[in-house]
Amino acid sequence: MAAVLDQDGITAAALELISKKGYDGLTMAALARSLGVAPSALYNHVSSKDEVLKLVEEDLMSKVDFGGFSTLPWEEAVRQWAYSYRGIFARHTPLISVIAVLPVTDAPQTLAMYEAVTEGFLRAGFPEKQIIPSIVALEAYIFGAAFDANAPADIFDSGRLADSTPHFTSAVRSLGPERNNYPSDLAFSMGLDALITGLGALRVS
Amino acid sequence: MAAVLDQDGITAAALELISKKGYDGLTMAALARSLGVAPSALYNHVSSKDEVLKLVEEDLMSKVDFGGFSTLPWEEAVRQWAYSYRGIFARHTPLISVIAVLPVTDAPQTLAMYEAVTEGFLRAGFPEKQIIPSIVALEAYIFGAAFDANAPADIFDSGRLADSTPHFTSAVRSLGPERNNYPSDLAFSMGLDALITGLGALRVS
DNA sequence: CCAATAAATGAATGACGTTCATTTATCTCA
DNA sequence: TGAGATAAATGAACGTCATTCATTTATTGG
Repeated sequence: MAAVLDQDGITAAALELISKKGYDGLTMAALARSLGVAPSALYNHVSSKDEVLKLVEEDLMSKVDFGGFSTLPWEEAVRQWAYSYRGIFARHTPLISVIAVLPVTDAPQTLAMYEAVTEGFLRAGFPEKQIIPSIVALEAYIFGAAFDANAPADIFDSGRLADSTPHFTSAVRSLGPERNNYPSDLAFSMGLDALITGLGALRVS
Repeated sequence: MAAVLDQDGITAAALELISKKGYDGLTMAALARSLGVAPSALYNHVSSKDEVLKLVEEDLMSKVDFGGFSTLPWEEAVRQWAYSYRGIFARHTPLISVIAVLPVTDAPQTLAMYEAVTEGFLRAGFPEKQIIPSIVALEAYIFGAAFDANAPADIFDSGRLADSTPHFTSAVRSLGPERNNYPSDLAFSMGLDALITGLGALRVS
């Protein structure tokens, strides 16, 4: 039969659906409809919805910019990588719980990223044993920050309980006259600097 | 009618169900069954399953140990807090996406924690404007690390693609003779030290 | 003691992911 | 050319969920 479907097409359609309707809109039925096909047809090319999510994840991973590790100083490369990584997954937080548990064996794009990052760390003079834990720590921070980037601006509005939390409320207000000023970007920058400085100190040369 | 149910009872039952069957096992039907009640009865006390999750989240927050902020040096207090926080939510990662978006207005326990942590930062000499971003950065790291703690031991097994990722594969192997040695705890400790050092440098006194 | 109210029931609904027997189109090879 | 073999799409059906709602049941306050 004329192959209307394949994994690449499914992945592309899933990404478009996600960008238009969000992850709630990503159902097998909607995905099939956007491809002009019956839902059950998808299962000839994909074993489950979870596999669709894995395909999307791999596609996104290939868009993370780790190029700096072969051209920039380590600090700059990490910064560029981290910003790119967070930026992409901030709009795909439902995938984070998938990534965190997905063995790299099945994820060539992810593996390629790790290889490049590892090379960058080696070139910067990190002892081999420190590299993986450092990457894991940075990734944890990036994933957490991706969630954070979606927090509503008024998340720290203490509301009716402001009186019982004076120090916290004052600290929130100190960030600006507007109450709703969630410092996600500032926080990301500060924490990333701290991590880069702290981890960077592990280098030997 | 005799009130068989209330929010505290529902929360406790939900927590027990989660610990026994995991988050997949937490369905409104199962929750009702464990309380000896029809599923629809729950909706007299709770507006949705999401509210159940919020109740659970608040309960867990009250178990996070932030006591060190009034008794220990700042570095120690942060460490104790972070370990406790990660330890609890590592077994409740499905809640992380809820927390990250939940305004503190509705979450008195969370607010109480923030107040105590803020006080600790003030006492340690942090400028007021740096405190919230620092907490946000630490929390991001903690949440990401909680996901990480659930990674399978062989997550970094590059498998068939080992040849094309020599540096990464070697770095993974350097962690130990056993291949399956995911350094989640080591990574958490390293990253936390880096953050504590880096953020600690923001103190003025 | 009656009326108001809070709470529990059970049946029904609408998504959703997934399965499966069946049909349809294309490819291979004699 | 024609006959399997095969890959792919279909539509009906299932089971699981969360959620709603009309109804019933028990309790409480005046």
